[in-house]
Amino acid sequence: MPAKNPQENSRNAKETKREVPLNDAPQSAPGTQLPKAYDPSLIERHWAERWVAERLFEVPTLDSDYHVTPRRPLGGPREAEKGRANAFTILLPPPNVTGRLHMGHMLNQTEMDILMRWHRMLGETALWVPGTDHAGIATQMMVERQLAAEGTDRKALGREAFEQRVWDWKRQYGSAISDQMKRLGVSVDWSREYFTMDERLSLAVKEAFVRLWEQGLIYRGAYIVNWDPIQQTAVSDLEVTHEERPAKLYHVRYPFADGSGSIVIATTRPETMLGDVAVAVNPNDERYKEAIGKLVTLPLSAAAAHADRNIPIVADEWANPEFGTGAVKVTPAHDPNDFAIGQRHSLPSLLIMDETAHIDLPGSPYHGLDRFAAREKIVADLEAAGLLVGIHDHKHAIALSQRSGAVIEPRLSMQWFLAVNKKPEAPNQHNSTGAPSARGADGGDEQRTGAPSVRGADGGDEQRPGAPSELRSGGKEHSPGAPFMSDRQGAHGWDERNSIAQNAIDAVHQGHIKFTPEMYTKTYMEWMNNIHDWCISRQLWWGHRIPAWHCPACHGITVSRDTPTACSACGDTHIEQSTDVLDTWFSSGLLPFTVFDWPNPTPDTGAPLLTPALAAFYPTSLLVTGFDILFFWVARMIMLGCHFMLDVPMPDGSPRPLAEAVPFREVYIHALVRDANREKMSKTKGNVIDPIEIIERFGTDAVRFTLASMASPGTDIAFSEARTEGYRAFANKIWNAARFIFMNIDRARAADIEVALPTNSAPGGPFIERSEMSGGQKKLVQNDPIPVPNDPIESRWIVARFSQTAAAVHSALTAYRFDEAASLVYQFFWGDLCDWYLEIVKLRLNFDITAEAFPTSEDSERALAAANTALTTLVTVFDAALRLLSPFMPFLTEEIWHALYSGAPPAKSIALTRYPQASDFPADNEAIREMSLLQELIVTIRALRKELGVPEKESAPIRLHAGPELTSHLEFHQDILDRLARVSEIHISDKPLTGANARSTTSFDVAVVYARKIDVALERDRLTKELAKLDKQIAANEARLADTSFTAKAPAHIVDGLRKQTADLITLRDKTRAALDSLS
RNA sequence: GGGCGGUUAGCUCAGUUGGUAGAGCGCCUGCCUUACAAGCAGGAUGUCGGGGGUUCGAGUCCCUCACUGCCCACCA
Repeated sequence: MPAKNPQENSRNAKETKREVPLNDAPQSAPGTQLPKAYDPSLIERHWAERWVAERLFEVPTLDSDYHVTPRRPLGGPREAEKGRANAFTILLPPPNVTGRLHMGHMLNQTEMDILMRWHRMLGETALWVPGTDHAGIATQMMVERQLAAEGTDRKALGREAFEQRVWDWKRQYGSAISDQMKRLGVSVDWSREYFTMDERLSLAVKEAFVRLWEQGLIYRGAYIVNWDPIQQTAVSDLEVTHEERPAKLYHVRYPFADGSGSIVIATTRPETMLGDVAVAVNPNDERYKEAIGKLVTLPLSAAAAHADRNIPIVADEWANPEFGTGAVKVTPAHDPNDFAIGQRHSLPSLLIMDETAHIDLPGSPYHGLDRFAAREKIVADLEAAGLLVGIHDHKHAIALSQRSGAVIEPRLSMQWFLAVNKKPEAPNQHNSTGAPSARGADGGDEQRTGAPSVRGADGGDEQRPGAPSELRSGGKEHSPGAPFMSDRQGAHGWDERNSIAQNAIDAVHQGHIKFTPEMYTKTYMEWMNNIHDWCISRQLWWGHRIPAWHCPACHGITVSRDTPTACSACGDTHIEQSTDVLDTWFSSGLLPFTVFDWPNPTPDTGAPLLTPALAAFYPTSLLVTGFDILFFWVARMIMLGCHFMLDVPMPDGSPRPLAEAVPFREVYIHALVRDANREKMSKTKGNVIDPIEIIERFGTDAVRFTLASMASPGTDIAFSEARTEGYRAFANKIWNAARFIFMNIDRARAADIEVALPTNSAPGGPFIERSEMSGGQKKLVQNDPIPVPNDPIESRWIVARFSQTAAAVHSALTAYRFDEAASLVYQFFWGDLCDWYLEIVKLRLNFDITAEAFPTSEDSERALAAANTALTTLVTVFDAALRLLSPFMPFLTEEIWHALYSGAPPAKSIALTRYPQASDFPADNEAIREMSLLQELIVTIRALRKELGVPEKESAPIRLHAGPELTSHLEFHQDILDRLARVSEIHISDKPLTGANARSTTSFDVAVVYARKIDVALERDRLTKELAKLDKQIAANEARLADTSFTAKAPAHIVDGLRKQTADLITLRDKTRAALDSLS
């Protein structure tokens, strides 16, 4: 619990009484609504709940989405058709249902939310689909831990009870992460929230599996896989991490069976030697030429098998003469390379370990030993037998299970694979009622097309068609509104179809998917070009069960959408469903289309695959994610999305081109969030930052802003609390600016002035017209820019600065530069609006008309009119600035925006207003130039006064020597100078000013008239230093200007710029020297 | 073994076609200036990791070295 200071406590006490005025009833005095200090805890929860309750961000699928008129620009090629006009769609990467929100989620979701809110405010149909993932291994582990605490385990429970237990767990805790997301204010469509094990999604997963099977892309076979002995399941290559560890290399003597000598092999894993079936040497290795073909007696094999086992010496290129002894033992069942050698030499495979990596050789002295204990015993026994030649230190990259940390045991086992490099075959005839289809019964081996996991088991080099076939010859036309094609044979002929990997390559290569940062394109391509078949089966209990049934009688496999009653091969009724479940990433890889109702839930009615939701929202616009799941998820979505969606016709009935089959058009990949010391956050290190805890201390808005401002592409984020503190201060700043404005609105109303709040009918009005809150098409209202012809300089300037800022924010967001966008808004709000504009506008906000200050009624009326105009500009700009900020700080801006409209806002939420555009406001460069001169003058005077020791409250006259640009407007700026720099009088001087109380810039000399108290020594130091700097720079500039190659080759504007700069520097140098001289 | 990043102020980081370096925090000084002390005003701070090259000109492009992080990989 962070300690609260007393001030906060008293504030809280006050706040709790505050009624939150919603848009129910107009309030008359907005100024009274905002408490004195910004306290996010008082506003955020309220709005978070309200946004959900109001269903603000729901985007229903409309019937009309089905019938989209194709758009064909005259004369041009057919454009990619987008179902719902202006749709901007994002699929939220589903967090694990077991998960708790971490900083990575928060960064990810903040970025997406900024983009969603931005696009929504641009008038697009912004749909963001949330959901959670069942996360097979992670969830199963979690519940197993729970069981362990209760002194039981899943096996004792049994499969069904265990599954039930997980569901209970899910029902109880599964909403935790969604609740946390709501706390972040994510503007997702909660009505579309899914869970990957939902019935509908489960059906889709099954459908996808069956289709792939029918297309010959799924096969079952015995291969070496990465076996996790703790989880007791196969895991994919991606789920394995490697870690360099010191290890031993054992040299073991294998005697020739004929007693003629021996050969010494080198191994890191002596415990597997009981599974050896050969020794391999390189055919070109002179040392062993003679030995090839001989038999060796496998040491210790008598103990294991009650008789000596003799194994051959084979020649294989894989054996490296440089390594170890040049001879390697071959254990096909426990090593991927050895498996490959075994395949090449038709050697048998001997499985000597069970699922828990204990030696499984009944009767042998090693039976039941853990593999590491077995290693020790075997080494000892070898030594005793005099066969251990030596032990050498050896660095070794050891394979670990990412999830459980177990040392991976490569293990021969029967698994299911997805053939990614094979072209799909035309599915066997099959009827839509889902009759079982069957596959051959021979152990599944015959279908190998590309080696899974391991290469080398032939077939891995399946040729990949080079260029994608043209999608369709031009002749075929589909009239709009024609009946949708039947999906079953696919929109494209099967002979035209590419392999899954090839589609995934083409989609990116042809530019249908764009990566940001771009470098990930290369990473992706590299991986996809070297991809192996994907092991999709897991020996878990929690997940989508594989829809395949084994027949004990004939060993046939029946794959079916519906539970079959008999083996499709032999008709035997005693069939059993596979106990395996699918890799979690298989189901999440389907999400971009399954969340949009693929396949149509009623296939037996012949309903088309194209669902209204797919027509409206597929492909999604963007995927925002971390690079850690680039291969796990991003690549799989591309693979599966392209593959399946090619079969789904376009809304106009035409075949879907690859460009429209992609799951998303763009991928934005962000960095990892690390702790302040750049360490990766991990539970074991205990440096995990809990976003909710940070949020409670600083507010969601401040944390969001921190993440956004640090999210520059390509680099990791070292999360810094100091930054967050700063952005909470920023929020407070805005809060107080609002209070200032409300105070003035109150004062204006007290003076009987009607305050003009921005409305739709007003110029520059900020709102999107919506027919209804949900589902209605939004329409942007293009407003005329606000006319500000004769307004005072600060009005013209702030409006112009806003215009610049809006333009810059737009381009920053377009390029996913959240950091730039955030700092632009920050700079505008704090630097421009608060520091300068608000201070100046105070001069105009004169609502308390006293007879003293305004003797005539004309005077007071003019003052009131000026005040009113100023207030209008102030409110208009502030309102626009709130909207500009709202995607970044949705809570704060929502609260203030509602207060601004006194509880009667023109929309239910600021999130439904229009995002400010640069074109809403005039770009007034003149005002910007004029104002910067004025600012420069003010800053110079302030500095000078400070050095002269003029008390802050005391006014002093100045003398000024300046060009016409500054002096011509000076009379209008006197009050500003007075207010911001305490200038009582301005004396214009014809002559340059020097001396201790004068300062010079290239544009002017200014002197503060004040009894000199300056520290002469200090000033001399300062001037001397400055003089040296100027001299140096002038010398450098002059040298360059004297260089004819520079003046000849550099562009004119650079040379001219340098000339002017040098001239300015010389002026300044002369002034500085004069000032220095005058000191002595 | 391959590949990709990073190295800029005390700290955390920006720096988009090469034109001579910025922000926030921190630090120093002075201010309770009626929106805000979570504030205001003023101030100090860099051989842009080292070296070489291209160029009139390099934080920015090329080479090289050093340090550092990450990804991929079947070497017993």
